[in-house]
Amino acid sequence: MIEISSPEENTLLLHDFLPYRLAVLAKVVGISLSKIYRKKFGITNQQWRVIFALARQANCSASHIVHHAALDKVQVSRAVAGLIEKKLLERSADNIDRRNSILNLTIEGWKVYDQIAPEAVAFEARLKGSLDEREAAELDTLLSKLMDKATNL
Amino acid sequence: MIEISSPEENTLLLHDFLPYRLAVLAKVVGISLSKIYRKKFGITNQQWRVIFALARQANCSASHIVHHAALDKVQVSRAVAGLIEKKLLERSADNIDRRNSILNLTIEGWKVYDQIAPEAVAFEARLKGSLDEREAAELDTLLSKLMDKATNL
DNA sequence: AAATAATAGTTTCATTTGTAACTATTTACA
DNA sequence: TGTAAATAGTTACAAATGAAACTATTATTT
Repeated sequence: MIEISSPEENTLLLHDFLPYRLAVLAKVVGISLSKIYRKKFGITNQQWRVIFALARQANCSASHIVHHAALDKVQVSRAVAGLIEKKLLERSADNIDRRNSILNLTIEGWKVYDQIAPEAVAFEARLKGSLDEREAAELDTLLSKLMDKATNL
Repeated sequence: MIEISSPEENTLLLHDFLPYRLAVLAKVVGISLSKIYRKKFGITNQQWRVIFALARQANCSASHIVHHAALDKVQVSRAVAGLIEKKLLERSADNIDRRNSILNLTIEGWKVYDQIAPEAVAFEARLKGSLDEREAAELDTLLSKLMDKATNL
């Protein structure tokens, strides 16, 4: 390859560009994490988030999950359908407002959650493994600040 | 909604889970950024990364871009095809190794880059707007550490 | 009460993406 | 030299995704 670089001071460095770094990091982390539940349970990333949300908050509606799992309603609808088919989740009717569905993990669903959750926690711990306590706290703060900015640009 | 929460101490909080936070942040930032080049130029995220990489390093092959833009060879192939069609990029033959292509931005391609790049830089500055100098440096360090770990799990 | 708007969720269809197989060319080595 | 392995890049097909239209139900307005 013939190298005819553009003048350095004028050009952006992709590697230093924050949106790029975030995208690459999130992707690498996401792929790595998904190996925990994809191969063993055939669960997608979105399905995992739905399980995650339902483990935290039982008896909730799909739209509750929309707001708490950063998925849109189509994604939730599809993830829920898939989980019902796998018998990890069940849907019952809300007789007070019949537009709502009431979602819950099944016994099987909880079993899956109980197997995945500790591995996910361990994964996160490994990921943070090279950070000391101060750095971990700082990361927390910085991500919050960025998230705040990003949603109010 | 009827709230029957699971015992708090046993359940993960999706909002605090690092892989989740990274995924959501990267997505929000990415969507926000893409508005700069998507609407005005009809350029995709991957095409933008290819332009970005080529602005930094002219006369390089597709596989060079693969390594420097965190895209796989199929993504690069498609992005390059799209950019050639838009006449923002041109491909010539490498007579030393005829498997390689030699890629370069066209005049038009440079014009597009010159319009987008300052906006991208300004976007990044806004995103980092709430961080002071120390925090920005810390963010840099932390992202590097995480990236390092994530690629060596 | 009837008409209209809003909400919850699903379905459809077009686009994007990922995986694997493929062509073309070059390198390694027996 | 000839055959196998490796590399660069493209194509084809299946799966995932996004946007918009759709159904069903509830809330609001007049």
